[in-house]
Amino acid sequence: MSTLKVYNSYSREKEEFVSLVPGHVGMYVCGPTVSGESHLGHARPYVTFDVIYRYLMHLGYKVRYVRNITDAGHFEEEGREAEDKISKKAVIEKLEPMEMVQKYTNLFHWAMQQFNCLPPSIEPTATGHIVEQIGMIEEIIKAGFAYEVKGSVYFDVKKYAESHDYGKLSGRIVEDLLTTTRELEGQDEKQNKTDFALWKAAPPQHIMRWKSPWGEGFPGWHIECSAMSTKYLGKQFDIHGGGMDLLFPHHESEIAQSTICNHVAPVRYWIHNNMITINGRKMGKSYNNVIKLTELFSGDHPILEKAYSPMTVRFFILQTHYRSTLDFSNEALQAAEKGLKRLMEAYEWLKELPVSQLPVSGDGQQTDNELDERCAKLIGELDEFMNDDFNTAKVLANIFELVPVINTIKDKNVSGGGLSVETLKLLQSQMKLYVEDILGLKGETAAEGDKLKSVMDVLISIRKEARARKDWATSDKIRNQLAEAGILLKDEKDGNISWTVK
RNA sequence: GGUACCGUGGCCGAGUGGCUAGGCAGAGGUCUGCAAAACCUCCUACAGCAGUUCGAAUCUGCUCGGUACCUCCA
Repeated sequence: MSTLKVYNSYSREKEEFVSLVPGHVGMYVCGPTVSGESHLGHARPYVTFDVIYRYLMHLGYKVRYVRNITDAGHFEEEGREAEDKISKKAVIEKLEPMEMVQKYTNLFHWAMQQFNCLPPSIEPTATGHIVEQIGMIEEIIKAGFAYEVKGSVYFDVKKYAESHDYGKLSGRIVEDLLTTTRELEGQDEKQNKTDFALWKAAPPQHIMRWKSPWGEGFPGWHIECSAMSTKYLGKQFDIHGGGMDLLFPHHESEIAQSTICNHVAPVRYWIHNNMITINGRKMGKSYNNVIKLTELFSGDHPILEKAYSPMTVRFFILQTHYRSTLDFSNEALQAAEKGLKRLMEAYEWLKELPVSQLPVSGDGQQTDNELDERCAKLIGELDEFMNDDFNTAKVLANIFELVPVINTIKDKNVSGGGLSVETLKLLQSQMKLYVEDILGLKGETAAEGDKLKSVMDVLISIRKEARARKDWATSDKIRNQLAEAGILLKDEKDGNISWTVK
């Protein structure tokens, strides 16, 4: 079997993945800022890293997956009036800051559950780690790479760059940054434009504030991730993930902070997902094209022609490689919806097939060798594709090639449908592994109540009787009226009747 | 302005030198009381120009077009 290769944003190359501690992986992913509702764009990293998390576990690693909750807020515009994003909106909404934090944290967790994302091993909050952040800042000052001005502390990027390669991750040149960074007001506290805040003095109206050696204030944006990743994963850990837009300045600054404190590069593999765009533009507040997840699920947004289910969105995201941009459109989502439905119907049928009761090959079974080999090949390639930088798009392409094979077995009502029992068993087990365990897809109508099921059994049996005596009027009446109620009946080839809730 | 990246058939999207990606839509067919579904077949593209090569969507150069980051951002 091939070995796992991941694209490392730091080296800009695919590298063989070797964990620091054999059998274990430490993974840190930048989590949400809980000052508002999550939108479609936020779904991408969480789905992407959920699949990576699942796949690493499948490979046998014991993974510690840390994803933070940013509940302390940062400044809206660094250098200008430092305003805590969270406290600012809290005033508008007339909420206690922590009440709002709780509300959006709950909403975020709900959304993650909808997407069938596994919870991380540890989900630390920024406000819960003020002590660690202050400790780290003190160390950076002691090392001579930060300075205090009027109760605020800044990281000295220029000095750091003299002995370290600040800008390597994001492809930036410090000299250029020094000259081209935009002119912002109130930069006078900083020695250089490139410096970033580790701690900001809180103005009097600021609600969220903590005592520190430099007076009352709040932590800078980047320090929380450095503090929490170090605490839970160590001075050096395997994977750090997040959206590409976090490369600069967030992750670049994280490297600088952690390197000064821990004397080692903090991260071995940087993994960044690309953006979701709408009409070719990145989804973001400044573009006014944000679709919140609640709107996406309800269809209540001018851009949306209809509601899209969480699994449709998850599937939509996984059809594209995580490092490509993914363009949202109603057409694309509806295509994903239909494709997913076809996939899941075939898969759920296969899951119930009593493969283990079938006789082994050679017992009068006709095996189509060509088909058998093709299937075995398609199945075998799945690991290769995942090992090649988590290529879920290719995995899904192969799975879709297996769908007609499954449906043929179903239609012909043949035990093996030309496949050897060995291949059939492999097909069943690998489809479960990939569809459910690794890609994390699940049927959305599976959770129908037992009572509905028994009602449907009655209706279906009546309809079968009507059909047997060619009473098409009764037969059609049952089907049509159920269709109006949103339940679709399908007459299968073998005389069975299946149903799905629309 | 600086730095990256991208431009694939009606739509979405894999794919880094030669071999059908895949999904959705569309056309034809099989099956079926009808319908739906399913299955089979077809539609075979790579922004433009020039170059490297036996051979390029894939490498090089230029042109055009687009996006992202440089400020909070997934």
